[in-house]
Amino acid sequence: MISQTAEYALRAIVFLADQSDAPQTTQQIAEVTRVPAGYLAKVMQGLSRCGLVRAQRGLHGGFSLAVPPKELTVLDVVQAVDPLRRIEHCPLGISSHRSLCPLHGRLDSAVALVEKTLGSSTIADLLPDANRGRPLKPLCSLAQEG
Amino acid sequence: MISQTAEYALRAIVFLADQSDAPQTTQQIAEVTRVPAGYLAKVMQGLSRCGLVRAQRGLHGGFSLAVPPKELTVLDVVQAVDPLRRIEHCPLGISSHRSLCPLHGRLDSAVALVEKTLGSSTIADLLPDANRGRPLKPLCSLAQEG
DNA sequence: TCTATTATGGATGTCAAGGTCCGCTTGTCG
DNA sequence: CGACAAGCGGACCTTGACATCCATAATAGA
Repeated sequence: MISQTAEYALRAIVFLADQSDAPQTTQQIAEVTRVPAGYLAKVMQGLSRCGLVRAQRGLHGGFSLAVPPKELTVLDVVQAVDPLRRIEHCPLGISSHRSLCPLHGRLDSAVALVEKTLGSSTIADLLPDANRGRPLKPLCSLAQEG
Repeated sequence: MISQTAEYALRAIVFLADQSDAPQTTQQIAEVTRVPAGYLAKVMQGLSRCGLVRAQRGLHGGFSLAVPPKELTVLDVVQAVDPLRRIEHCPLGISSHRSLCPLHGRLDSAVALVEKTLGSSTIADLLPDANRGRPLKPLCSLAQEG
């Protein structure tokens, strides 16, 4: 449904959002989110280039969110690392000027629905503060202590 | 979003549904749907094993639908060749007895929505008869003649 | 029965995603 | 300045999806 890379990116972003701007190193993020550190480094590079995250080199460096969690949607993160593609013209026809055939119309509407769903969830919505009264940590991994 | 293989399977199924039970060879299906013939053969095998399609060997053989188009949904086809996976437990936690964390709850609800959308479109819905008044053929490929 | 036709199944090839490694650059701090 | 701590970027490996090819089994028709 969404790629492994997008999953990793989301875990990292949610973790960063929970750390109130204190830079977190790739190692730290990797441990908490259970993402292979070497690969996470690549993913974070991508998020950095897209401007979702700030990178700070050197001692006490690391990554921090570059966008307020309330203004960052799950869709933003997914699109940054592994874009969902709407079906704009039928994969067969050269007839791109026409509307989609019934099949691809349905398929595209499913994609549209996913866009809408993910686009209406901000990262802030996923944080503990937004879920008071529930004993959940923002990431499943953090729940294993209980 | 959905795999190439699922896309191929859907094209083939829609084409077969439009042919009212006359068996179509892999070659015929491949030409109309613009799917690599060799690969389509594999895909059709899968559909056959899942019982969505009947295979007939020998002269005048080929494939035909094994399920009435009105009783076959787009989701059925997708699940047969390349199953959509709901997120049942968080990919991190060993805490599978708990409810999903907020992030994976949202992601799963997106998958659920796709299931619902594709599950409510039957193959019959995609056929020309169901779309009278519109000049569309069931597959985009067939539209290139105009 | 023989032959042409068609699906079947296995071996193999190709390519991009996922993942690892390591040397380089940028930065902090003493 | 030197030493260390981080991210950066390129080379490389692995795996699975997509795709090809061919020998074989099943079937219809002469």
